[in-house]
Amino acid sequence: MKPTSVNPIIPEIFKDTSLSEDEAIHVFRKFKKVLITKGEFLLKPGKKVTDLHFIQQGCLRTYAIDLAGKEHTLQFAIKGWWISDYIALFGKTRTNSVSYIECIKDTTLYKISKTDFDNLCKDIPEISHFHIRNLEGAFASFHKRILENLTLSAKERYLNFIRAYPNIEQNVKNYHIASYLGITTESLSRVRKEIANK
Amino acid sequence: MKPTSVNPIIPEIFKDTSLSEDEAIHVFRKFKKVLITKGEFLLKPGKKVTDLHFIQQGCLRTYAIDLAGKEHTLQFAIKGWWISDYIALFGKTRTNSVSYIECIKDTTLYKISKTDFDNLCKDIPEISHFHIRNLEGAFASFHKRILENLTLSAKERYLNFIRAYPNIEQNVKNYHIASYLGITTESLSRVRKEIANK
DNA sequence: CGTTTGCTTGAATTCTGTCAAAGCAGGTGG
DNA sequence: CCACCTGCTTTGACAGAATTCAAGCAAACG
Repeated sequence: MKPTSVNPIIPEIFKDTSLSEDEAIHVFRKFKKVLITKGEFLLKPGKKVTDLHFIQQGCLRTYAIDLAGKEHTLQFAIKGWWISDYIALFGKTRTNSVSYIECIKDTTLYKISKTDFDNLCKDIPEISHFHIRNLEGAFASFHKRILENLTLSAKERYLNFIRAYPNIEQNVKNYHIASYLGITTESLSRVRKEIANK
Repeated sequence: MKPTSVNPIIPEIFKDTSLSEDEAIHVFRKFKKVLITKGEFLLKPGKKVTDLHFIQQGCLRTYAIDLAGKEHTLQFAIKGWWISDYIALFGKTRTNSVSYIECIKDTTLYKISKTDFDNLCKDIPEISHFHIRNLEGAFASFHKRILENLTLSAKERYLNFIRAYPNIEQNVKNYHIASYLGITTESLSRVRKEIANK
């Protein structure tokens, strides 16, 4: 798509996807701009999940709380990423949300309903292929994450994390990272100390 | 697709997908039937990964070996599932395989190259949408697995596993399951004992 | 300034992994 | 048909690692 598009956000959302001006306008109509500030929630458990969210600017995280009351971070999302409760939105058995999506830095995002997105995929092959590329990439990342969780120590996982998300560190708290890595904040603190002492 | 199709395997592979007779024939030509027996490998680390595999009958698993020489099972796959090294095949940075795909029960499968599959997606929207449905479902499953790994104890994860894969147990060894759950065979043995004593 | 929030530290505890050995199949060959 | 492998699971004792609980500290914030 040419940079002369009337909807500058569309080429940003659908990177490497060529849409006609008409298509871009049609697609743009399905999105809704949302501003959300630090500390607010995009989603809470028990709610019906209907939307996908593209982050133009900011930072959020998805987490769940277990029976013991502990938080577990499923994913972080920054500029250029999509976020939702994918277990509820993509799962074969449609359930309500099991997760919180918390804004951890003032954020501008564009949301679209899954229904509208599905229709765009049906109507516009380029959108289909875009979605496939994204899903395949995300699928590979999650395989990798599971493999790393199985094979690496807490220390190695932490080092991987700060290497993979070098820019995220300013926004997220250490206890967010700990709950993402599957360890306690105390353990993470000790790991960090160990790394610093070298 | 009507059951009168000349290629009975195609409706089995592309479930809930309506293809014309011509399309089905075109699609069928891209697949290659493979027979593989227990103990053989579909893939080993360091190899170039090019294919997707649809399992018509049988059972396989994907695993990796860490620096300490321990196996870690990434996924099992049975009748009706697809298997590959998705980290290598779908990852943004194209790398060679990091995993073994081992046949743990005599298997009949149909393979197709990723290139051919991509072309089918481009040519036949129905295939695109099929692929999206599959990826979305698989993506949700992996989110769920990560969340369960973070929130549940080894015992609960094991109970979930045998509930989720009731038919798999005849084929897979306990040490396969242990390496899937991220615990040692000894720990799994103790968990099983605990469960039996109730 | 006082309070809150997040990070660190220490000591006790619990859990899981490690190592070594024994038990228990199922399969093979004598 | 039996004895012997071989591969897998179980068990116990021990060591090590991570969690828990409790306290202290520093920076941020109203």
